[in-house]
Amino acid sequence: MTIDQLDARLISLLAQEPRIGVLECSRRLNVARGTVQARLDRLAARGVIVGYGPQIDPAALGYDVTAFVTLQIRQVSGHVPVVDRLALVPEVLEVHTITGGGDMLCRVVARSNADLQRVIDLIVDVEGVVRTSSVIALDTPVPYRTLPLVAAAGT
Amino acid sequence: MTIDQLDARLISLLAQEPRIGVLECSRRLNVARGTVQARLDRLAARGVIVGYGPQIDPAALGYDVTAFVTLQIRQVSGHVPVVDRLALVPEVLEVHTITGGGDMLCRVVARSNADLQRVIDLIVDVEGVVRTSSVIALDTPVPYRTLPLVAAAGT
DNA sequence: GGTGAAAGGTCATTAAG
DNA sequence: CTTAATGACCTTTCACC
Repeated sequence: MTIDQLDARLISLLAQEPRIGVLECSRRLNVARGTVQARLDRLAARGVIVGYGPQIDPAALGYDVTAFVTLQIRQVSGHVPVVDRLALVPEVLEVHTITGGGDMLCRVVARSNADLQRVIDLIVDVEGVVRTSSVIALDTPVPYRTLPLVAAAGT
Repeated sequence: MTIDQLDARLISLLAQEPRIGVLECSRRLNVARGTVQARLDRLAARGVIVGYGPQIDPAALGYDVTAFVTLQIRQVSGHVPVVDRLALVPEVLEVHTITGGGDMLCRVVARSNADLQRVIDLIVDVEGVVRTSSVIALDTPVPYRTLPLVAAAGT
């Protein structure tokens, strides 16, 4: 149920230089090309590697403002219809159901603070949303990363 | 400072089928191969496309628990040394400085609820961290996504 | 291991802003 | 006039059988 060092090194290598192919990986890691292929297939089959899609920076698209919005929802209605409506808003990048005082936590982006108000209004207008509470991310000193985790898991 | 429809379609295409190459993209979009390459280079140069690295699912590595930890830090010490220490913890996937009652928001993962306690203890032990407040993500009905945003930006 | 197929680069031409 | 797109050619490299 875990990965070994070779898997971890393979993932790290691909993360640092995604453009290289299987053959180049095998050379860098001093293993046979078939081994690399088999490892990648196995990692993909186990769901460890979800995909290789292009990673987009919302800030480069003009969405400079990131905020975390905690929602309280009307319990009777259930959370599914709320999620469906939230998913229709492009600026909502992810939604979690959470423990604690709130019921859901959304990561949202916007083009400015004024634009954030518009996005939050969209969220508040969702049927079943009772209240929202937002915090704005001023800076992101540690951007999302998984490599250290991969390295730790491969130990 | 934005992208056009061709950029958006190109990104969407690559996101849906990352394994296809530049030539295949040009065929699907009915444009010349050089155009696709130029667009991709431009998107990468502008920072819109950060990379093509493998996307890792922490849950598949055994890290089933995700939590958001809000930190209050001792203001006199500044946040930089705190960030440096937090970055050393593999389970800390991202760190933001935020507005509101807290000072920082961290996304962390752990192997179990008991393991989460261990990770939180690591965070509390960081010099300058005064208090933490955690919420656990029970479910993630909308996983992190940027495609709708790209589509909206390309309009 | 061999082979067909792309990637990546450059170029001249053409179109459009 | 500047920027972008196109189709062509070439060489290296890889993926697949």
